[in-house]
Amino acid sequence: MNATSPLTSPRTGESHTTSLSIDEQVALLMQGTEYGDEQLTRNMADELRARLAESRPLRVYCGYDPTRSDLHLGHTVTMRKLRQFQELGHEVTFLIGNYTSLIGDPSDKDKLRPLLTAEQIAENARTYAEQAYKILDREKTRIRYNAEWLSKLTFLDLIQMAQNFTVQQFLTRDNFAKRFEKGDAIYLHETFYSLMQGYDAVAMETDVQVGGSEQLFNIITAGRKLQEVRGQKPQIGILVGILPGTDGVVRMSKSLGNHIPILAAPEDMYGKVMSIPDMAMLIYFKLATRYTPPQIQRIETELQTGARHPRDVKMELAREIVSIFHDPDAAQRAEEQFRAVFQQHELPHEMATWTVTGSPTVVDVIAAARLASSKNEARRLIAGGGVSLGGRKVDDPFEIVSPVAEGIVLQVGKRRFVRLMPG
RNA sequence: GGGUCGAUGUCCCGAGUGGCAAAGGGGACGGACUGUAAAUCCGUUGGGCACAGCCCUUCGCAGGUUCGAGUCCUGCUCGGCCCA
Repeated sequence: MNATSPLTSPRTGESHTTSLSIDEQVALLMQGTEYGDEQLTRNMADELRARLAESRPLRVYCGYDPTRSDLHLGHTVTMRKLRQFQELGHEVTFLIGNYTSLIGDPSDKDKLRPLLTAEQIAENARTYAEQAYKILDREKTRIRYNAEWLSKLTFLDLIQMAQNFTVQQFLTRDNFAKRFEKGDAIYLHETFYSLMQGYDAVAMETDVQVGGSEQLFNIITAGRKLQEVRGQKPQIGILVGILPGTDGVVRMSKSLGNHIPILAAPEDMYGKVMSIPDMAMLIYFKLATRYTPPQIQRIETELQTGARHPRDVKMELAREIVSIFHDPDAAQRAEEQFRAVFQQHELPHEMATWTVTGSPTVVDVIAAARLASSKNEARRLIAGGGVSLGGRKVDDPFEIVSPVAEGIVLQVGKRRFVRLMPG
């Protein structure tokens, strides 16, 4: 049983946090943030404290780029933060950057994105928001599109915004500086992205903007400056840290293959969480779970003193994450399967079946059932000792497969199983 | 517009200058060891087959020279840098 009690129940969404003191609220909201600068961190925390003391619902938002639709755990970090604001009674806007996505944020990319049609963006935005409701409170979330105001700006508006910034400011940004030094292209329009994002804050008169730490310039420099120019009180930036992928080091991303899709099946999701290095556990707790600062502090202590085995802590993490995206029962089942398959080396309770017709070789079946991408790969896997049939290692790729009525299990690698049935 | 450099195994970086399915990394995958952790070690990393062998397809695109081209020649596309 989970010894800690999460911030909210995933079932009821009931809030327990309204009784928190302002300092406790600040601690919660600043959890997992990453500013890269001590002074800035203090300033933001102080401003946040002051703004919370105004005792009114703050306008909080985070922008999302609808150029893709399949989210992974890394995308949920800012959503988690938004959820915390919702719990504390603030007004949260989920902003779809349908206009900014025409450019593509240069903050973390160096390749231009393919332009999407309006329909694709709308469809992505819809599935995006749907997945986001695994975290956000649907009732309390406002969805807006920034084309609403950005499409109305004139060239003059753009020039006037641009007057507030210098080329040098952009060149001090790490990603631009590196490219400049390397002689890689920096397109002029890439600098507009910051202005557009900054204008979002102006248009919505935002109190707080949540974003990844790579958004520092867009949020702190561009957003606050533009707000000040317009006579608004500059927003507070809540810059959350980057969630590393399953390798524990590099930022989670689908293209790196180190991601945990939030639509993953419970067993798969559980297994992927278990595969992260121990070093990454705490950051996962901080960025991707409902745990509060005191709860995380306790886990950290337990790990440091050796009071708990790291594996058990990681299992708690896996349970929590599966619970968020599925439910506690699914998490329980996933954990049981994990124990059975990977700790006791038993077969999974459920697996796909494949009907064998004729008398194919093992290689044929592996390729046909798509347990490997080609027959050559299947042969290599067999040569490498990675294939077993009915619990016995296969070493002859030409072995003929003849399944029995109850089904015989073909295993490829550690986690690919299929039950072979006679045709 | 002129000059110059670059584009390599469709994950990335990167050698290669006439015999190449193409060095070396990284990543990924498989195996050993484990806690499906890390670290370490080993192996694999275009496709097909009658599989210690053979065939097909790969080095930006299109032609050409050659018995034979990633490698040489011509044109083109894209990109960097310098000059205008």
